Amino acid sequence: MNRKLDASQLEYIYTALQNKFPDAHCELNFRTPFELLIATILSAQCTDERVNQVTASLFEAANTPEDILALGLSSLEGKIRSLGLFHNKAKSILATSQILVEKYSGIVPESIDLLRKLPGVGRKTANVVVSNAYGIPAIAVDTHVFRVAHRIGLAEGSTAEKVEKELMEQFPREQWSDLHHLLIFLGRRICTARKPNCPACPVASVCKMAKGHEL
DNA sequence: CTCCCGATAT
DNA sequence: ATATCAGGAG
Repeated sequence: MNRKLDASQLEYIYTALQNKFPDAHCELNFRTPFELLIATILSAQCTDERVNQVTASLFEAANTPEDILALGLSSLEGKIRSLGLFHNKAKSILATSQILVEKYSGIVPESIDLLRKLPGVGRKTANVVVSNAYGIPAIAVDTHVFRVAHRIGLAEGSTAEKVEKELMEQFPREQWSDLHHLLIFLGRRICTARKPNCPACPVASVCKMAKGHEL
C-alpha cells in the first residue's frame, strides 16, 4: 500500500513553500482576461520570459479578439515565430478570437468547460485563465507541477488530469491556486528538470526523491 | 502515440 | 549535441 503523505506533512509542504516563495504568482504578463488567454496559449513548450517579450509588442498592436483577427495569419505568425510551434499557435489564436467575437461578444468565458471548447485551449490553459483572471480555485498541471508533484510524492498518476485530481484531493480548495504557483516556483528555481537542488529545497525533509538519494 | 518548433541551458 | 521550456490536437 503505497502510502502518501499524511495531513501534517501536507500542511508542512504548503507552509514551507509559502515561507520560501512569499511572492509566488503568475509570471505571464497580462492586463485583461483575453491577454492572459493569448499569453497562455503562447506559453506551450516555451519559457514565460520569452512569451512576455513577444506579448509586450503583440498586445501593443492587438489585445482584443477583433484586433487579433485584423492582423491576419501571416502577420500574427511573424510576431510569434520566435516562440516555436508558431503555426499551430497562430491558427489557434485566430480561431479562438473568431469564436469569442461570434459567440461571446468578445468576452472570455469564466467556465472551464466553455474555455476548453476553444481551439488550442486544453485543461491546463483553461485552469490558468480561470485561476489568474477570475480568481476561481484551480490547479493547472504543467510540466513543472507534474514533475515536482511526482518527485515529492504528492502524485503518481501518469497524466496531468490524474495529477490534478490527486492534488485537489490532498489540499483544501482555498489553497489550490496558491499551491499551483508555489509548485511552479519550486520547479523553476530549485527542483529543476535536469539538476534538482535538493540542499536548497524547503521540502526536502518530506520529499520522496530526496530521501531516496540520502539512502 | 506522434507531430508541431525556436531559443536557451547544460 | 541534446534536453527542456506554464501543451494541445489528430
